[in-house]
Amino acid sequence: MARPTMDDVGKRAGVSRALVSLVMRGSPKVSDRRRAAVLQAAEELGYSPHAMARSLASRTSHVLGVMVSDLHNAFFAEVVDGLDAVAAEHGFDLILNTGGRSPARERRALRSLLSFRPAGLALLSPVVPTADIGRAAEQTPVVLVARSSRLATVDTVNDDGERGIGLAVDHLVSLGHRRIAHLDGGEGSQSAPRRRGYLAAMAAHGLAPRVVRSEYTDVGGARAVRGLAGDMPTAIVSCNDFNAVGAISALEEAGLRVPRDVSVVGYDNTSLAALRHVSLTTIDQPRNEFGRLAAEALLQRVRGERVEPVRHLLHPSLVVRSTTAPPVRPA
Amino acid sequence: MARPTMDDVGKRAGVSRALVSLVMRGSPKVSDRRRAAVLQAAEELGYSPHAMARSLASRTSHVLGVMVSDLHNAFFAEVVDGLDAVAAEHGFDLILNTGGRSPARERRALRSLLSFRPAGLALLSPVVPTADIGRAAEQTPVVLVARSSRLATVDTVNDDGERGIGLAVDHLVSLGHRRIAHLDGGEGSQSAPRRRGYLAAMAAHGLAPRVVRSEYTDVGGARAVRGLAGDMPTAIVSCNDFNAVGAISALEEAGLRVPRDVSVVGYDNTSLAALRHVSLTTIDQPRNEFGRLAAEALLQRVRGERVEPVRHLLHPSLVVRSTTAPPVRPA
DNA sequence: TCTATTTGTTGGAGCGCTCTAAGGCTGTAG
DNA sequence: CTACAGCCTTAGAGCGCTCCAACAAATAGA
Repeated sequence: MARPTMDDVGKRAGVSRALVSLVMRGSPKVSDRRRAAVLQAAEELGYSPHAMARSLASRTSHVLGVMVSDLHNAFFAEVVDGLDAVAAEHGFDLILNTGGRSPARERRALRSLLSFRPAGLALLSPVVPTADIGRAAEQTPVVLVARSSRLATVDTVNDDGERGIGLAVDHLVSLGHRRIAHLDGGEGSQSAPRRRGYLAAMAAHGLAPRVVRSEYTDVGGARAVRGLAGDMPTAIVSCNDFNAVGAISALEEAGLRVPRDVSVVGYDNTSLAALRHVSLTTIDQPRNEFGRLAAEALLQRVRGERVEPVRHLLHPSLVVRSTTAPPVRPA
Repeated sequence: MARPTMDDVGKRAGVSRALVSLVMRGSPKVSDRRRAAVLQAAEELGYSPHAMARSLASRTSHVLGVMVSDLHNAFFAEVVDGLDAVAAEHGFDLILNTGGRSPARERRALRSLLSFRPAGLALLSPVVPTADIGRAAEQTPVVLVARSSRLATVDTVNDDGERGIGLAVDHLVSLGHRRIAHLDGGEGSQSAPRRRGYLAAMAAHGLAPRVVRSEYTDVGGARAVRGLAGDMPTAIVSCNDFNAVGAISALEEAGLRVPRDVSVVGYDNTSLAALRHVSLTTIDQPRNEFGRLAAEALLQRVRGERVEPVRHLLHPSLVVRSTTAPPVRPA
């Protein structure tokens, strides 16, 4: 199992270790003859450079650290996918850790990631205190995804939730709705800006807002709709797709048809929303793009192209499907 | 940005670098006095060990390489989640790559992972030729997830798809169904064993099989059901949950009720199936467990506890929800 | 008291690589 | 035939750590 080293390759090709190093790094200042000899020897021995030794000697890293709460959540998985795509394009590798939404575990994960002296660090919706993030940012460039921060040393990539919900409200208003309720996400992470966006959009249209406390689950959506009984609005803007689907089933159980009697809009454009059976009008977040932008932000700093922080605020977009329609009797 | 090293810590604590190393590794053969001094100096300097230098010097690795086609797919994301959980428990870190279902890209990803000299390698449903896998296995322990192999040097973790579909058929038969159709997954990856499982189970019950060519999408499921019109079975076993949901909506469009007129069973127990609105009877694959077992298989080899290959064949389980019921008029 | 043992500590070599500075070679000019 | 550019090539130091052998100090046994 003793794998060959540069010395072995050099010996076999009849050159020095340093020359092998130059060839492996694609240096132009190597004669074609030597280069061919080295490459052939490497091939014969099945040699491949040792990334860690290389990183240690060159004092540079081609690794990006990624901390994610859990991959279980499709949102994060797709962000990581985007990160990986950009990283791979530039010859970087990802080292991954999960923090499980616990500050203690996240702190440990952070330490572990930093011990690799990564070229940069992407933290996806972390829950650790800002102080820890600031400390990490002293060691390596840091980008925060789905968490905002005022730290002057870190970049951020976020979805403009306020605007997203605004799109949903505008859409409903343009269909003729005036009595539009919002089922909010309670304490959930992006719930506050979404609620703000709803209130702002309603105010902009001169409509009376109606926020119903709910949560990011289908059960929550169903419960909230049952609470609405007796004074049903003509349209509902849910905090996310799961909540919307729960709301729809409760509406149908109550004998109301969607979108004939009540229109419903979700948020996130999960694979669920796209199902024909569900065909939910919803707000799309460019998840993969989150990852791509995060990776690019890090790479810019790595290359020293930028020192001031960048704050990406991505524009969500409306995806109209079959759960929204004009109200039957305009209010 | 010049981070402190062991020498710095040693100097500050008034001890040698070697002693600092012992403290960092938690060696018992250090006096309490020195240990405290070292720990304090490390704290003051904000020192943390350099994982790569450590790995290089000790000729051991605490890194597991993971190659996944894409994280977009929730199945893989959850497997990675399981891998990470076990890895973290044992102080291992994950280094992640995607292969994008292209042999060329996978080969590149493999090379990149191997360049870190990982303690082990987990390949999730890889498409590279067996020869490449064998070559990787010469360098480090390899475990294959969702791909079987005869290589004596690699471990495998798979779902027993044959048995899973068998559970579905048994369930339907026990409800009284006799005319049970299977919408298969066409060329899809686990489609063949599932089809085999269906045929075997039907034969075991002495029933006439009926396989309808379909695919792993809701559109595919809907189309297949429309093809069934005129000779509708009393029950349908779909190749996966998406297909099942598509089948259900086509059935409802045709004026049939589920499960009153036709029962439907999915496969995978995705989050979709669990939605109240869908509430699909389905077969659960222990996805997280796949990852856990894969990680454990690697760690066993790392620790030298095992040399013979292990072949995990995980038992899927039936999750009964609301889309199956006895047929109205037993055939 | 003196030698064995145990316990704690240290210098130095070396992991596989990069990088700098210096060296060898060619070819052309003097 | 020597000088001086190039252009290749190489020796050697060193990245931050681990590990071994050696040693000093403290303890035990005789």
